[in-house]
Amino acid sequence: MTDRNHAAVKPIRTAVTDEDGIDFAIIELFFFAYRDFTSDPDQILADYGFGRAHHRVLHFVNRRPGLTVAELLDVLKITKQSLARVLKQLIDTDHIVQLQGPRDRRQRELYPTAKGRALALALARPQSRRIRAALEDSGTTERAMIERFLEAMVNPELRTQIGIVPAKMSGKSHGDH
Amino acid sequence: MTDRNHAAVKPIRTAVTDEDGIDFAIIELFFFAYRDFTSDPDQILADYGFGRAHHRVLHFVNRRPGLTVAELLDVLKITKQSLARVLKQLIDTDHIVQLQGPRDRRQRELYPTAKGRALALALARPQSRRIRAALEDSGTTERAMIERFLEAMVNPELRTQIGIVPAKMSGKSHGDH
DNA sequence: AAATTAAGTCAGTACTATTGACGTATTTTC
DNA sequence: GAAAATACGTCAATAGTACTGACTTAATTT
Repeated sequence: MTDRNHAAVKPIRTAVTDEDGIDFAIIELFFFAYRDFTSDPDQILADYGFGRAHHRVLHFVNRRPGLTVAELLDVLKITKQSLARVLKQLIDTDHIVQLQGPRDRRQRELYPTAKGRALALALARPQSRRIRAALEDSGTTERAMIERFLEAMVNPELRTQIGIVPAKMSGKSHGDH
Repeated sequence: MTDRNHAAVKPIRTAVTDEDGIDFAIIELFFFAYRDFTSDPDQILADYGFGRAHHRVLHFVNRRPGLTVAELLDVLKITKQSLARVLKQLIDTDHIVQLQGPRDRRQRELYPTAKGRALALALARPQSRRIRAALEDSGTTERAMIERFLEAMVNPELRTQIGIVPAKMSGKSHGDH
């Protein structure tokens, strides 16, 4: 297959659309939306020498103070080795502290410090502002709809990871940790 | 294990919620939703030895056949060097072909081949299925709402990148704002 | 002819992620 | 109490995706 003048490499000049029963419109919108959504905190993180991974760890430690390393790995769906470097940096810079588990002393419960809480809020602020702007003319119904849609986009078996923090709704809280 | 008993490193045991006026609920949902949304094609891509970057290139070349390298860089917001490796692989594997620009022969217009079109569709299929499932009980209004929300999440100055492909909106142009 | 532009390439670096292996402390099991 | 399992940390090696900067080639514009 060295010859490149075959039919196989003939250019297709028509664009894909939703013709094929595929929802390209929303696929593309989701990409753009997420790209810009994450660009907000990225700029703040750069000042700290942190990356997106630090943000995610910081977010979940603030959302679920006291969660263990194993639980964090489960939520982020990354490996221990990937987490190690990031977590170490956050601990060394006093954004996160580890406490020995009270029940099981092998475990390390992760808590944010005041500094870590402040950074988490600073990172979330522009994202929240963006969301608020996007929901500007929307009522409670519309907001609930967006939440329902996003939740439905999550794998069903992983949906337990969401409802962990109360303050939301849906009586599906089954007393975590 | 030096002195870590300062006030600055005292653990905060309460979780952040939407108390601080920050929309953690949607921030978190958006993270989970996008994580799982991209995990679908990731598994297919692995079979080809491709990554997420290949997917994005393939997607936009299929959505906008004939776009130039410069245009693609603008849409993806990455550098030429980052694109180079990925694009080369897609060309070498006959998923994408380059044609000399008719007006300006310095330009390289990018087109999908039949093979590239097929892969793009295969990658989009599970994502589209997920979206359809998430919108299962939803009507046109709800769908339009989601689209409007996602579009509003995109930076205004970059919103031009979206409406490029017609074939979707029938009569609704940009009449109002 | 000179400057600019589009694209490709080379070298070097950083971040995030991976797998595999191993060490240490602690808990559980027998 | 010894052995096995668990939670965590760490070392080494690798990959994918991104970055900056510098340079080349070809084509267009001035």
